[in-house]
Amino acid sequence: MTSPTIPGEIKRGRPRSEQVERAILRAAADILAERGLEAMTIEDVAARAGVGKTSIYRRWSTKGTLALDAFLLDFLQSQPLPDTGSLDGDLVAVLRAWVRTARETSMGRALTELVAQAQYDPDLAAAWRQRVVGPTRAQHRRVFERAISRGEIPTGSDVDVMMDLLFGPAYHRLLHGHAPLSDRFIRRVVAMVVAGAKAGAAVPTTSR
Amino acid sequence: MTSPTIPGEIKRGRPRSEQVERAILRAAADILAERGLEAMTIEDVAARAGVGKTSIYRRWSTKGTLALDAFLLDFLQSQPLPDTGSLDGDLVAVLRAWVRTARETSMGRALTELVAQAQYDPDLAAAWRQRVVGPTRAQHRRVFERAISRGEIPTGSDVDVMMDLLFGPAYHRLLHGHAPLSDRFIRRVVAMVVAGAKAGAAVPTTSR
Amino acid sequence: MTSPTIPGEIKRGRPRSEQVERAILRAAADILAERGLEAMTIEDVAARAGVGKTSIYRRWSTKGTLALDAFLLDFLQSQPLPDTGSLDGDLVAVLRAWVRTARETSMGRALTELVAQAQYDPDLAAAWRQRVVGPTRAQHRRVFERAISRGEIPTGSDVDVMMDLLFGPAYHRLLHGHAPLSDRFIRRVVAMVVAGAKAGAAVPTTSR
Amino acid sequence: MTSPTIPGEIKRGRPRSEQVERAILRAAADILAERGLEAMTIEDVAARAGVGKTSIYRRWSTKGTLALDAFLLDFLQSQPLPDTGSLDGDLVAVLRAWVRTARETSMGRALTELVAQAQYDPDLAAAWRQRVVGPTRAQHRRVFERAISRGEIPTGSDVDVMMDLLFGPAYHRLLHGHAPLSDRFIRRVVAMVVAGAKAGAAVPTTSR
DNA sequence: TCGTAACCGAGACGGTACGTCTGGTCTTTTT
DNA sequence: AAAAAGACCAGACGTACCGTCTCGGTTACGA
Repeated sequence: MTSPTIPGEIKRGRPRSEQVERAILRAAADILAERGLEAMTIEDVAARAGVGKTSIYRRWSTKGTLALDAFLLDFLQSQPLPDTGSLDGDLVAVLRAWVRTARETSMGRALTELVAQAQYDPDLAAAWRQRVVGPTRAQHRRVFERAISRGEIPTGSDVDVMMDLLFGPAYHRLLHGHAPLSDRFIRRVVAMVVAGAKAGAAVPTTSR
Repeated sequence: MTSPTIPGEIKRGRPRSEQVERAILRAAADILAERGLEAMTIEDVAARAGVGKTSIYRRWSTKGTLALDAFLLDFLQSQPLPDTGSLDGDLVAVLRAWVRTARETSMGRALTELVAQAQYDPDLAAAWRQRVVGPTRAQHRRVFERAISRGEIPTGSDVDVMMDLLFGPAYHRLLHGHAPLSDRFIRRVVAMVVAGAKAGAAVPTTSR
Repeated sequence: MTSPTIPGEIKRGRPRSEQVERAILRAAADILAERGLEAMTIEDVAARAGVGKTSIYRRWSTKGTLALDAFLLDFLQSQPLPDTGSLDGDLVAVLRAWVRTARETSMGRALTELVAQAQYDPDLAAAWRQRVVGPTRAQHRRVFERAISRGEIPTGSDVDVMMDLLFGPAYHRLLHGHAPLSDRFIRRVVAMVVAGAKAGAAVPTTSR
Repeated sequence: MTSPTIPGEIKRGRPRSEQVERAILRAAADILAERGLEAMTIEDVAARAGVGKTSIYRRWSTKGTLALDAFLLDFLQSQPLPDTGSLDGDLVAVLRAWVRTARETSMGRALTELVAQAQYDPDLAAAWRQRVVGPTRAQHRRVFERAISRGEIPTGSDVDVMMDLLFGPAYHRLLHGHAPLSDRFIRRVVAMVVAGAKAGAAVPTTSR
């Protein structure tokens, strides 16, 4: 959001309506689900929300950041932090949840389109990193750290690289569409990551 | 290209000028490098190439497929098929070449933007799979198959998944920008893939 | 019209459609008659004419000049060049025709609104002088010159001032609305002008 | 002004600030002189006067009536009631004063633009007639009536028509710009009006 | 002296139209 | 028949103001 509310600032003039904000996000989310980001038009959103275009531009500078906020209404809470007792089980659970969201909900389309849009819009890219990638990775990091503290994988394993090995292939198939996001795919990716980790391939000290 | 020239067809009228085609692709490649895909406009390309818009629409149906052709002028030959004698060495060479192209040449920007555009344009997505993903993966497949025939990794390893594990993380960092495509990153990704493969994690028969 | 057609120019590309031009002028004239110049919107005109906005902007730079062309479709031919045999009779006929147009036709409203608009738009003001004031005055000048050649009024009478004395009061009442454009008013204005002219008040040599 | 202050009304609440009113009129007059009526915006005036838009709308219903009040700060007192002893001399003095105001002061622009605006805004038109045309004509009427009582022109002369003959041509040239408001023009118009009047052309009883 | 009603500045609100830009198509003349 | 040129319809863009409204706060009266 682009709200310029500085904490210690005196508030003057009519305050921005939260109701208007909600109406805009709802309309944006609906259009996003129905017709996708490219077909989503500020004019449409305004009309659907029963709102003037200015009320949108006042809050969001690009349609990408608006779409991001609409996307985030539901996305984050759809990504669980499992605790099955084993790294293997946790990673399968995490990846399955992501794949389900990407393939079976209206957020999937928004997900790919937002990543796409972020390639053109640096503001959106920064917001995406901060508001989606950051929180998600923080959550996944805990999964790996629990495995380390359980002794499942070596201390000093490069968690960042392992997270990229987990989600990179999934995004890869989602964005390129060259192969399916099957459950077998999920299981094999996890198996590879866990095997590599247990072998200590992600521990820098060993020769690298 | 979307050229509708059917091989056994009798050609009538003025034949299409190859010079026009080259001028269009050159103009498109230049604009792509200078200002990116989003700012690239059919009108711009036509003006820059000194060509009518019709001459472009006659050959390409969308700006995505035009950009793809401009991109492919140089891309494929920048991706080598190394033969260092070890899987580890080959994979590092392959990934380094890709990262160099993505980060240090004007093709890098086009690469991300084409992937982005393919999320909206099914024609481009299909062309991308067929003309970029297909050839590239065919080449990488040989690397893994050589390793199998050398006995480095088990027979029956799931090469498709291994390729996704190799390039997925790289695309992931390129597209999200949350972490750098450093050489250390490359080495660790390769180490993990090789370790996982040697451990037989990509061989389906084992329990999975 | 703002058509940039230079006579000796080579014409390239698709020529402008006369049909489009007619449709635009017709739509503009209709809206002008129904709702006036201020309520006339380029968007409305385009929609009513079934034409893109660009096709209007390509031809006219401001809505004033467009309205002027729409107005001129009919105006000039509504202003007669009478020949009753006396200056008095001719002037009454001229003024009556103008008053009828101003008060009883849809052009009346356009007339006042165009004069109004010309106060803000220098292009329109210039066009108005050249395309309305010029031709009209040329016609009226003939009336006075015939009176001079008949010997009704002195040679050397200042025709320009006399024309202003004839039409000035009429525009005055039309624009300010402080008194009616009655037939009695017309007759008295003409009587005053003719009396003054016969008295030689418009001949500069006499003392002035 | 559109102040709804009914005399016998009980006044409750905070009274309107005269200082606010002055600030608004000053800002309006300045903008009017600098950029004209069309460019004058309620938002601009409010910003310049350091005042909320509501404080303007509370006092004036349209920008035309606001501009009229700003115009009237100075206009009326710039129009003198001369007494040279002859009709000819008085009329020349009156007309010269008007022409000077129209051509050499910042009120000139406002004058034409207000007449223009009044063509669209009936409230402004009514106010213009009542607050500008009325007082001005009342003053000029005295000039003619003095000439009648001196015996310069016949009793029963149609003063209204004569005033239109005097100012009509002047407004005509000002608004259409087809000819200059020169001093020679002023003298000839006055000469014609006086000659016509003396010849009794404005006396209805004679045949008309 | 205290309430209350109308004022005040600020700025958000739903709208409308602006003039520009681009998309993809169509219509000319020229090659 | 293909080419360059450029007109065509369509419609979104982001901006500017409109006239209204809602805030927090001020001012002066009259109960």
